[in-house]
Amino acid sequence: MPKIVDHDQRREELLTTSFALFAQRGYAAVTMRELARELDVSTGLLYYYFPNKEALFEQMFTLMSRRDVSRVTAELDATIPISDKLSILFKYLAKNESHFQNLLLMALDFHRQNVEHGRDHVLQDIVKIYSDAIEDRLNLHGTHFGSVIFSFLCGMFFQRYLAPDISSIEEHRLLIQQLLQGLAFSNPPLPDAVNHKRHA
Amino acid sequence: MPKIVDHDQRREELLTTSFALFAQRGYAAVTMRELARELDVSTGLLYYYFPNKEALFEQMFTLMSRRDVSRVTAELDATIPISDKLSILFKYLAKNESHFQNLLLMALDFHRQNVEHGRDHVLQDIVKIYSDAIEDRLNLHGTHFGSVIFSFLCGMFFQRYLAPDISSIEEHRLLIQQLLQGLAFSNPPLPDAVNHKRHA
Amino acid sequence: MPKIVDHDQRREELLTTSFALFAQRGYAAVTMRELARELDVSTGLLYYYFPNKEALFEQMFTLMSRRDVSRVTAELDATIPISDKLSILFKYLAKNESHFQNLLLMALDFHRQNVEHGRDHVLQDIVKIYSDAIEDRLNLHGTHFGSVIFSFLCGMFFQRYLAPDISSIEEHRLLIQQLLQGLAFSNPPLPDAVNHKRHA
Amino acid sequence: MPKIVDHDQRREELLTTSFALFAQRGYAAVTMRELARELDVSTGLLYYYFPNKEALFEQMFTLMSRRDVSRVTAELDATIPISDKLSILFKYLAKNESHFQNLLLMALDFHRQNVEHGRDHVLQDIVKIYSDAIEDRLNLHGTHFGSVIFSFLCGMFFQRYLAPDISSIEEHRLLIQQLLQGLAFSNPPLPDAVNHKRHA
DNA sequence: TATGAATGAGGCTTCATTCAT
DNA sequence: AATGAATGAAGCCTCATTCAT
Repeated sequence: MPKIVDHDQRREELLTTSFALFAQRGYAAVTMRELARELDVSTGLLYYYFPNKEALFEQMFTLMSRRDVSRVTAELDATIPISDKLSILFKYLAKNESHFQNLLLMALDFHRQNVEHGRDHVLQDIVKIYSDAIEDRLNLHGTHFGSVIFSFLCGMFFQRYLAPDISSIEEHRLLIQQLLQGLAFSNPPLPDAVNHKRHA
Repeated sequence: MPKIVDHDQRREELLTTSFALFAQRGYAAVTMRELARELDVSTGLLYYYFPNKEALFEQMFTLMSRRDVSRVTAELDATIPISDKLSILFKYLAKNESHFQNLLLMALDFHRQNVEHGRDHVLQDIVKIYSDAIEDRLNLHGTHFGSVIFSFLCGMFFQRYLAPDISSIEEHRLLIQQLLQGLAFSNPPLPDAVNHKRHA
Repeated sequence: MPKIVDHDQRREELLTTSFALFAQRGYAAVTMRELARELDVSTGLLYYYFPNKEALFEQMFTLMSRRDVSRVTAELDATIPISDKLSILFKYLAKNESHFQNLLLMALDFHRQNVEHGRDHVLQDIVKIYSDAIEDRLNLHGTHFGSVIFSFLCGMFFQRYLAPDISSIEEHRLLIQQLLQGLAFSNPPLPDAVNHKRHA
Repeated sequence: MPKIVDHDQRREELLTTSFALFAQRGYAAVTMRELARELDVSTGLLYYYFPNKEALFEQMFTLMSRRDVSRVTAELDATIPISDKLSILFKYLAKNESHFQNLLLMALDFHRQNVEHGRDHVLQDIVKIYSDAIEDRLNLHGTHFGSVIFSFLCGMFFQRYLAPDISSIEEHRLLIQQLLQGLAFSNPPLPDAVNHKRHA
């Protein structure tokens, strides 16, 4: 009888614990030895569960991204009145700001690693999932604005990562709110495709 | 004195030529030997002009960023009617999209390199310069929205870097336009500091 | 006692199946994990039956060599007329050429492994057995030429392994035939040292 | 002014010095660190002159082989009477036996390394060069026996590597002599296939 | 100024072997 | 008997940096 270990479960456990280190230091700066030490295993074990550093990182990133999407969308439960959603969302984003910044950085690391290998569909998928979730939860069905608002949130995390003192999360929230109200009031319904430009 | 001029001139020349390679491949992926080969000099010479790789990269990034700000603001000459500025800006951004994406990536590389060394004021400065320029050129004086719109533009480049097919630059422009119009129509002038949320 | 038989039988079974892999890829290139997978057992089991990789390989090589000698000598049954033996032998060698080449390579691997451990008598024995068998089957009793012809056959396999297109097996056979005829007919007695039994 | 070093010359110097270690221990057993230590340089330098271990080994082998062919053929100067050549050759082979054995072993290492990479023409060439040289120096022009005798010599080295006490170099020489005399005297021409051009 | 040979610490990875079950 | 997770020493290789010229 072998030691009873569910292979996949153990793998995910390793990935989950890896996240912190990669997030903190970036893909390139984390060495396998260091990672092993952090996980309290041998370097050999890492290669028992993963073919190489790149694959480990990718699996970790994919796993964490998917988990995150679930968490965020759960936060914006469909029953919450639309008017409260924005502040709930931003409260959540503010509380986990550095986590999202890490995710962002890792997405870039991931992309650099993968453009050459043609495995970038993973990121496409994740961006799509987030964008759709935003459209769904903020009642923007069919507007294509989900992805644009997603851009905006990414930009916010990005800028505040580089220069945290230039603008606040609250300021970003206000602008989005402004925008959504504008969209809502526009009397003539938004034209298909993109729409806009209504004004009385 | 003339010596110094020559020296600095040569230094800037090397930095300018370095940009392409760093932009294309990222800080970590570029080796000093490769860089030297690209610049058609010896590795030894690089260390004659720069104390190390990090410093070279930082000088290059700073130089290129400053040049870029000038170029962008020049594009939005003060004499252009405000109504045209947005489309001119976006036309310019679209034309140089991959350049700005590279700049973004290099900013991150730069930041990672420098948080530990307390030299991150460089980035703060650059973000500030861009944000102010936006406020100035888009008539948003005193709103603090310049940095938020800067976020938005960063986010756009960022998202389109990761997943170019999810949303277009045009869609981003439309949303910004929408937003600016909303801001303009809001009857009671925006309160100082951050302001807003007035009317109905 | 029955236990022992089972144990040994299983051991030989594992060794026999191991041969193919080692022959194909060489001692160094075969990993224990790979071997285990091929044998459809766990790595742990290999270490239950053999103290280490080296021992496993040695046992395998010894077993297979002995089996082979039997097979070759059987091929040259004593009842076959001497004039036919050579062509029968070469037909056999030609048919199993790559097998013999593998054996040759493994002999070298084996030797490299064992010179340092003083266990090289195994190879001495095997060479002796082959040489004697040749002398016996080709009527060269007492000439010491058995080992020389063995050299020649090894050389043939060796050269054709490195450069198969330079010379054919048939060409080698013809030279041996020529040689044997020469020995049989040589009127002037061979000088001492080698000599013997050439009869008027 | 750079340190004056002829790149190719230095490369060959490193290769030449490498030979001893590889010959003694075999490709797989020599580590780059060990090799560097032996050559009294850093590991980094090895990778400055050679892209990797495999390439280093291959270049070394090719260089040494070519040098060797020259040396052997020089030994059998065309002016030496044919009757003496065999004993001169064998005296030379005997004196450098372990060197040739090493070359043989390295040829096998080389081959294993290269079959998969389709670079095995190198060995073909070397075998051909040796075979042709033998035919030329032993007056066997047009017989195709050069390569067969080359086989024989390889076999001799091979067998005496594995089991030095079974047969002597002298015994091998006698058999070759016998064979050559047979070829010279054989009145009835050899059957087609092999044939050719001796008899008055 | 300029070269490029030389260094060596350290990165990723492999693999024989052990051990808890 | 048998499993396969786990270990860790050691291999190949990279690359920022230095230094003799």
